[in-house]
Amino acid sequence: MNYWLMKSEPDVFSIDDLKAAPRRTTAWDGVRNYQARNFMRDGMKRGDQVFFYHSNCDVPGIYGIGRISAEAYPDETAFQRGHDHYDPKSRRDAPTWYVVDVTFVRKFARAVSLETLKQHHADLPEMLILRRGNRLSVTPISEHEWQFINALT
DNA sequence: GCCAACGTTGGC
DNA sequence: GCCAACGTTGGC
Repeated sequence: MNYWLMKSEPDVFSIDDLKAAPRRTTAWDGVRNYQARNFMRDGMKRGDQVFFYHSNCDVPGIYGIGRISAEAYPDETAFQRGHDHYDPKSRRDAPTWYVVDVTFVRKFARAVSLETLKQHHADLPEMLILRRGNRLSVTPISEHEWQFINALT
């Protein structure tokens, strides 16, 4: 099993929205970065666990956990003319962009804020989210990082 | 709202 | 292939 971190702006889609979604599951659409897509399409397997990160908000950080409930399939929003995420270069016979399904597992009693993660930088030296200027919305998480951060909650 | 960092685009 | 211009991300 692998571990991941996925960012979402809570004003757009929060962990509470995931919990409230039908079957507590959503298609993680709108990823339009090749590196992030490759992690989703080539790396994510059913059962992988995911830190749900809130970005662009008052207290950025990890708010809970989800799991991958369906492996990659084409992102329908890329085919929809007029959609915010429409991309004419993605075609049904040769999709450029993919989604995975993410299912709610639990919300942390207390979020692990970015500030807290930074305070533990020495214990999380490889963590991509702590790298200066890193904007990737999907990043791998090591077993050590997964255990360490869970122990903070 | 600001702005640094980054990815993409397109002219050459 | 280079690189300036541009758009986006996301912390602050």
